[in-house]
Amino acid sequence: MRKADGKQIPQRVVSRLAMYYRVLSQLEKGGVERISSRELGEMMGITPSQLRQDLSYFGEFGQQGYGYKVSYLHLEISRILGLEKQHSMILIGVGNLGRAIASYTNFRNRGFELVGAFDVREELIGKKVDDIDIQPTTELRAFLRQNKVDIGILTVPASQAQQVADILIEEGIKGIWNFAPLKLNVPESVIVEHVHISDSLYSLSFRLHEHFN
Amino acid sequence: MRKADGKQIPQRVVSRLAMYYRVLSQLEKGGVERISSRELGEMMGITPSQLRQDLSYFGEFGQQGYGYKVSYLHLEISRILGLEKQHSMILIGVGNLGRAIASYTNFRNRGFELVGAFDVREELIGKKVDDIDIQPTTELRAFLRQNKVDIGILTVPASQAQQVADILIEEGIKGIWNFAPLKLNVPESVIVEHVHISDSLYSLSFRLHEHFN
DNA sequence: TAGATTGTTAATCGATTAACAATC
DNA sequence: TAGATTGTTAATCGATTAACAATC
Repeated sequence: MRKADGKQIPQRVVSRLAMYYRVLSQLEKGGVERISSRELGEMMGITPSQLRQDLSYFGEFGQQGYGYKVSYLHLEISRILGLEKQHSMILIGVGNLGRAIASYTNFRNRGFELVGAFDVREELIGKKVDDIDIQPTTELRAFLRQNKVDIGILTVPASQAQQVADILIEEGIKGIWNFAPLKLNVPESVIVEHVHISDSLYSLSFRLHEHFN
Repeated sequence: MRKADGKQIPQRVVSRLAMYYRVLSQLEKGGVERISSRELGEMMGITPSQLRQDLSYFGEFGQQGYGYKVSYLHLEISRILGLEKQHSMILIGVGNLGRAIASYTNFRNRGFELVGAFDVREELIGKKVDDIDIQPTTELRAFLRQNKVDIGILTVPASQAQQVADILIEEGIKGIWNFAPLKLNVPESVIVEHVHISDSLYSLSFRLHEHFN
């Protein structure tokens, strides 16, 4: 019996789902056909219980005595994550980080398409990133009004991030993928995913000292 | 009475500590002198209880009826995180992402110094990243033997990451800051911090659909 | 069939929040 | 002093793990 769908899915579960997806991609590429929760859990350092518990939020994907069919589970998780849908994205801030993200081809393969790129720096205007023309940020609002954009990738300096986010929000963006190291102020209807690059280095620093001093 | 120090600090607490550090930096720059756990918590969307609970792992930093002195708490947290120490880092993989990280000047300001950079691509050898000469990856092992390196920044493709990590480990690296989307196999003595860029986009995708469908 | 392994319920563990005495 | 706010203990909440009947 599947769970009634009113349930709120914990963020921890969603993060692990993304990890399962990644590992299953590798297994499938490697030609593995079936796998048990025990084996799969072992590869990722989690318990079989947790894996089965996580999946049970969404349905039944395995078979007693057999385990999971890799390709089927992979497909189902991609559906759960919404990766079979098409997403349009724009990039605001075409520095090294912006370029790195825009040119990560796996995203395009998974239905995330870059449709616009913006920067305030004069010298970048008219150049391209990942085949997309870089426009001045002053054009951002007009662009959003004329094009359907699902996700804004924020790779501007922290000092400009909120200001840009406000434009995105006013023009009805659905999600913001934020790389600036600050908490954005957004209404509840906008989904923000924050990549904590610098926080992560601080964590590493802490654990180095915890360990060696 | 401070806690006896045998305690293992939960990873969640360390992550929040990094966030407190970041917010306190901003407050200090903004000239704020004192702040209560209620106010600080509100800025970050956590409860005052949690903030005080987190700090109590490390000591007493406030004063009843007053709150916390911003500059003092900021300094103490930087000490806890080990940010007043000097760290030497090398970069392996000088693509856009590697460049972005190497040139993020705040790291240098906080005691993280880039001392070497490596790439397999012929055309990059001899060029520079953030004032450091790019060397062929074949020189990596020799470099590690001749220089004290604390942290290796892994920004190579996933397919090469484990192979490079193995060299770092064999030559006694202390920590690895891993940007490749795969779980590295490392001995317990090596600290790995993983930045889950693609997982984060998948999370965003999930939450967009949870919300809008 | 017998063995393996699922999905799910119950038990345990850990993390967050509430409450409050201590005290600036 | 009186009011505010800490540090910490206790209560609550949520997440992880264990156990096991169902079943392939």
